[in-house]
Amino acid sequence: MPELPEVEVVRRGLERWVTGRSVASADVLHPRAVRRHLAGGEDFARRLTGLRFAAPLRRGKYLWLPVDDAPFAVLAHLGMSGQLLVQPGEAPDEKHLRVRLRFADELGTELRFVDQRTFGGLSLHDTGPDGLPDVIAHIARDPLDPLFDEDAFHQALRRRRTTVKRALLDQSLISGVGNIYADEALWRSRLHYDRPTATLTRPRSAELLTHIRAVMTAALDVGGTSFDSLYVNVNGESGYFDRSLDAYGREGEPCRRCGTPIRRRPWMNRSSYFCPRCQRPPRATG
DNA sequence: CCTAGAACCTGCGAGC
DNA sequence: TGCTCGCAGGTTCTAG
Repeated sequence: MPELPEVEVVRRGLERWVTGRSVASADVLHPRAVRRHLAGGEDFARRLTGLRFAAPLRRGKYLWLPVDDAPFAVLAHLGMSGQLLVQPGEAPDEKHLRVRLRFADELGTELRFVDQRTFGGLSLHDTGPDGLPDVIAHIARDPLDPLFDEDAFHQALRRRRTTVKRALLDQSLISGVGNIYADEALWRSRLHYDRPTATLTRPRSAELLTHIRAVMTAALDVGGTSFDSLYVNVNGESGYFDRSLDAYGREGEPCRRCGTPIRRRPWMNRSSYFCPRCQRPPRATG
């Protein structure tokens, strides 16, 4: 389940293994993987051929490969199960291989987009003056972006008539946070997921943001140790998930602060994990 | 404009 | 053994 830290690990891998390489050919093996490329898979493959990639960039869960000296970029989103792999050309195709890019050099490796559930995909888009692909102009800066506007974030929370976890997952307010890191940050902040955002004081929202950054940085430190290899890989199964989660996936296990069993609640067609003692639900208001 | 909820997709494991 | 069903959840679209 790639969220910001996992996508950043992939970006670093691409930076090392793909920057500066030119595309010799592109194969689209599943049309759904390029559905955001509205002109279709054939157009995608034809336009990519011959392009040379600059260093990859990321905002939230999106990453993109800008094209050298041209105002467009190959945009990637991993969805739920997407992977970008740099593989030897002779490696057997993965079961869920969706797109293959071969390069015009002698390194012998190719870039593969593999995605079991095809929520993710690749597409080619124009980039604006800021270098951002046009279709993600609505995605907010993420909490690790030096230009993230903390004051604007707080004001937006105060203005919204919604609850705090909904707000954290709203990529137009803050990007890169998914279900896992939302639950982790709320646990660290002792906030219940149904707390109305309008009730958050400035110190509380600042504390929440600090915890979001801390949990993401911790995950990045773990996941980031594996990027220095031939294979650019992401699958959400980094060591961080085995050892370090405090709330997510821990139903029935003791809260690491107070020992109360962690609870799971159905929430928005998914789950929220929380400590019923540390994270008290808000009082119902009329 | 704002917010809530459904749809998209496939593999896996539990239960019968 | 083999079937059904719930679950995983980021993004986009639609309804209200």
